[in-house]
Amino acid sequence: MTSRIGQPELLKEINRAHVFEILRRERTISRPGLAELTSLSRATVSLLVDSLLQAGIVQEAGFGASSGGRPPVLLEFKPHAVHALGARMRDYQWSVFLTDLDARPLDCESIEIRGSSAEAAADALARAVETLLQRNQSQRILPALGVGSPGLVDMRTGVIQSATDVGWFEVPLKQMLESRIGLAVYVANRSKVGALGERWRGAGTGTEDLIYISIGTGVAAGIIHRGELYTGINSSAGELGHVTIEPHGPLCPCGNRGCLQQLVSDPAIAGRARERLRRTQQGRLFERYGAQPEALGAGAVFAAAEEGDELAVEVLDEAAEHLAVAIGNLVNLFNPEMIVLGGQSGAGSELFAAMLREKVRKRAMAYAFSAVTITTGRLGSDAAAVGAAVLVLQHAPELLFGEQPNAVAQ
Amino acid sequence: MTSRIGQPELLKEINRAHVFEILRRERTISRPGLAELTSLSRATVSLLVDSLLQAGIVQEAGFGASSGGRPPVLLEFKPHAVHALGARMRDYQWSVFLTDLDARPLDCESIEIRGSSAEAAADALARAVETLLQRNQSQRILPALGVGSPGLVDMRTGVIQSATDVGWFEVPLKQMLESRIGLAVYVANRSKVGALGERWRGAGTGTEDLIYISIGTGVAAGIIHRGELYTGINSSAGELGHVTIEPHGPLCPCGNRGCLQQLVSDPAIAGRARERLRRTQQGRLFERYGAQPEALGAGAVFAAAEEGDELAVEVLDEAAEHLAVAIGNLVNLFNPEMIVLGGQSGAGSELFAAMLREKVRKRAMAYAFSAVTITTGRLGSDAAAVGAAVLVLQHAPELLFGEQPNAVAQ
DNA sequence: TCAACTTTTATTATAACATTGACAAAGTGC
DNA sequence: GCACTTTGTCAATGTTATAATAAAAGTTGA
Repeated sequence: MTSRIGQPELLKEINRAHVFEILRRERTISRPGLAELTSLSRATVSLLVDSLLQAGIVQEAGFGASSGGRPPVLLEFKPHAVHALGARMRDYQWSVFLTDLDARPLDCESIEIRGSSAEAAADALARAVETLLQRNQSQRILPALGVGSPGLVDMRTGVIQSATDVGWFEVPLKQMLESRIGLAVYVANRSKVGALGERWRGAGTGTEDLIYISIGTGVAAGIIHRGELYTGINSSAGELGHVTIEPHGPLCPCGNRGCLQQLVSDPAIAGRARERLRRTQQGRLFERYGAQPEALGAGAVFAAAEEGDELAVEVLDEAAEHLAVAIGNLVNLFNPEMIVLGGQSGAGSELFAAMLREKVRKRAMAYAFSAVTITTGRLGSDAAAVGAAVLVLQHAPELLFGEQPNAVAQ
Repeated sequence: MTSRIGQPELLKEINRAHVFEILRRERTISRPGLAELTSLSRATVSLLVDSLLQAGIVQEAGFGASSGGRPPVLLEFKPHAVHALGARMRDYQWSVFLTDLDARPLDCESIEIRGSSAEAAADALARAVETLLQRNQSQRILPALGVGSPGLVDMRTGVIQSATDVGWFEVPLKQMLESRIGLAVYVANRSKVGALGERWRGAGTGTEDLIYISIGTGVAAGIIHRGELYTGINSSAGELGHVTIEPHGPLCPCGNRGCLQQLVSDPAIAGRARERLRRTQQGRLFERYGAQPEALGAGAVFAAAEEGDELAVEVLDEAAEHLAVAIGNLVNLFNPEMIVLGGQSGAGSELFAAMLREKVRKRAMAYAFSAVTITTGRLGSDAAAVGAAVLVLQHAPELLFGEQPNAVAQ
């Protein structure tokens, strides 16, 4: 945590990153255009652009329109010049994405984890990365891997403190992976990287303060503040699933009562729906699942609600009521610009978002609510893997222009 | 929000601020000592120290012990070299503090506001500042005023969006004050600056991630993340008072149900105590307030609980139960290093903090809870005014070494 | 006591960076 | 065709940090 000291190269780093960001955003722009947007001199911009040209990240592309003098040379951002790796784990399966500099997925390799040990998971991931690298030998790839892992992850050390659903405790995943593959590894919780993904390529592009909520087996949030992940002192900020919604509600394995996760999550939603099925004994869902209620999952409830099934809508309305309490609290406490809803089975649907908007309006303070947009994720289940690649892309300038510029794998 | 560009002076600014911070923390240190702590070269440190000597912020003070060679010249931080102004409003009264560079209060001027209009408040504050400046003519004072105001304040514009308890809406306080006194004005919400105060001079010294909770007429939180105020997109982050604790609880003027503020606040605590007095008709509190229950305030409840009064303890236990839900949520969501309790009437007492610790332990996740210290504020009602001065002190380097170094009032 | 060694301080030279101003190149517009 | 504008680059300049050096001031040990 030693804040960077002011050495002369720091200036170049800051300015180059600035120029890089603008190029990525604007896609094509002239040197004078960059000078104006950065408020750097034209000479400085020329120098910085030279290093970007050298790195192959931009290229000259014809001339722009003259504004009464010599027409400017246009510079074009080359997103495919360098690629990044991001991996996500779900249901004992890794998916590793290869993305371009915009975090756009280009290739993907998935692999099942044999066994439930962390060793097996690390082995599998190493193999998948290996395969993906083999298949893309011709590409320049940043020598790092971002990982979206389940559980509580200490981002500084890359140690998984606990991931209850897979039964891992104190797993030094970063270290395990770095010794298997020759890449720097950045590990973070799935929901946290999901937030990064939606911010870079999804619903939150252009937003600096957003909260991503992922609903699946559990519920968790990834918080982005001023464009950066909000981690807290322990990297455990954003544990939305264990926020208390009903102080006297049902007991949670965590020891608390009335945790959001016990009320709103795929199992909770499916459970409520099954319960109602037993009581009402009618409707479309009953026709399909009455015989084998255990087959009814949250996905089916969301799907039925989309088709107007009354029971399903009621179940979701109830869930939305609880979730709205939590989101209202988030709005009051974090005052975000945007809330992005994501999830595997339908929690990221517009139907659900619309329900939530109305209910959150009643819960949150008007002033904070007026500033927030509640919307659905655009990346679906890719959010985490894309975001994992973003963990790498955030370090792109260092990796590209750092001490050993030859460290880029190829 | 235009992020600073990398010009050569930026380096000096960064490094000087770094040296300044270390001097403030260490009080007395040699040049080589600074060089080691900053990892700057000795030559650079000498240059930077020269500018601090010139500004009068440090002075040479004898020699240190030799470690086998020429003994070093010791440098001493001079907290009284320059002073800062911070004001806080409460109960239609301003208190303006003059503090040193450590935010330690040296002088204070209080003034009642005649009438309830914002104009009257601005006039009164301008007069109080004037008086304080007159009385301290011989001092160097930074040409700025920090203000801790009630209500929702947009920190960028200095406009009070709404302060319901004093009936202000859309009040451009920053502008009103700047036109009355010739100083730059920084405005923020009372609880937010309270957090700054406790971090600089109170319970949170040395902490980078803390949440200050102030309990009075209402409840609000000030959040500090990586040493800086967390404001949110609208400067309205930290509205803890309107977090939902009981989804079906009592209606709040804000429109929501079960807001924390309706359950835990001075009026709520006093109200619950009065209610119980009517029912039980006995005990020490009844002896004193049975005849005129309307005279019973929250302060009396806290005082009685300290003396072991059963009824008072029960009332506070109930309040703590509710507050623990909110604090547990804060711990899960923000994962702070410390939570500081403050309040006018006893919410910042060790008795109450002890109650909360036990209850929060049951609510929050173990991993996040293990990282947090729940403690009482050390500044009491001074927290906000001290923190308001901190708003100025945060800008001290710019104010001292900025474009017009002569702008310092004297 | 004196010489060898250390540490501190100041000074000078050097390197990295951004800016300025000049100037040629390449257009526009009357 | 000529005056004017914009663009791209280069050399000169100023700022900052660092490295090297020398002088100053003390310690240590024979």
